[in-house]
Amino acid sequence: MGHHCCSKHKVKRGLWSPEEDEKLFNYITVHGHACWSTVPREAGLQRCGKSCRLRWMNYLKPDLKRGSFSVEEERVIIDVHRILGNRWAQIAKHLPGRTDNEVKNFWNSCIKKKLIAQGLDPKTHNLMPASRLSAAAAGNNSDELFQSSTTTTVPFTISSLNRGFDRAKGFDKMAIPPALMAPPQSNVALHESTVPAAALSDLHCQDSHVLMSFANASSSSPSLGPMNYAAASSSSFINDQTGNFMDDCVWDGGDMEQHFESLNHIEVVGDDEVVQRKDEVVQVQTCTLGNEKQGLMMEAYCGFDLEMMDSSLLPCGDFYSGGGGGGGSMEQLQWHC
DNA sequence: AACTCAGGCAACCGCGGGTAT
DNA sequence: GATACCCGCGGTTGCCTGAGT
Repeated sequence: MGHHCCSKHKVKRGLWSPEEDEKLFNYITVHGHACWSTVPREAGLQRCGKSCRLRWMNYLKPDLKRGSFSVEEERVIIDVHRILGNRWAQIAKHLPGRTDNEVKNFWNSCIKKKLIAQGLDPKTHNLMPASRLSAAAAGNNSDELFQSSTTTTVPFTISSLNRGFDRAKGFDKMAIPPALMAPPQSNVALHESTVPAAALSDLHCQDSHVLMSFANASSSSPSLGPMNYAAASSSSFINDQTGNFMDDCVWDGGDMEQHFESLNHIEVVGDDEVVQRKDEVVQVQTCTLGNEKQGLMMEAYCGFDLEMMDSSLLPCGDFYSGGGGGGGSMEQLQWHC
């Protein structure tokens, strides 16, 4: 078949020869690539412009880093993928010298398997239910597995009327958006506080509106980092008067404002503070529930790429909902919070 | 040595968005 | 506004290579 852009010409396909590489490299080095469609003709190549562009971007470009991925790069990929999903080009931007194709291949051939081995769903980065784990272990089709897991999990839904909430316990099963569960060293984490890590393991909260799942991957997943998330005080998310989950959660925060303002049910007011923690300047975001500021805190670490967050939150909604059934945008996540 | 198989990688394909006409 | 073209992206395919038998 071939690209429509080159269907009119007789073009060569398949692997590039060293001679072709040299022609393309020399041409681009001298003339640049203002218009890829003219490059093959002017460079004397029997290729289509698309193919030339791909070859240049993925192989010939001088600043490309070759060789295997470092542990740090792997970590970045996992962290960013947790937030962006399969947006390889965006992920690659966080890895100088790496191409989207390279990142994608590395993910599919290596990281994905590692996550599965750790019992994590590579799509959601959440723990897979035991049933699916055993299916994975049995060698079932992993894609079906992921499909199944994403259609049954709604990881970021909080609503009111948590009739079963046990106030004495102080917390119950909260859904923390995976996008906000990134490891402290790179992205955003909830402030670790009074809730013991063990208590957060495999939490589930159900009420008439919502199933919230909270998977504690801290112990099993080095890639996710230790205790990536923690609930804040017991009153977080809970209306003091009723003990119910709040319908309208307000995120306070300066920089975060622009990144949440597109979400229908999130209102952002500015008021954040900057504190020093170890060597990092940490911006503390306080979540306000209803009219009162509650104890939920977020830390936007200094290295966090807010642009990335900006570009990712909405798609993440679709991503996490698996695209099936509910339409899956953040709007539907009832993050009335 | 020959064969099989799985993993890794490079390239292709189709689609969507942006821009020019 | 409609159409054509170009570019960039993500998904997929197919080839190559090395390990295992």
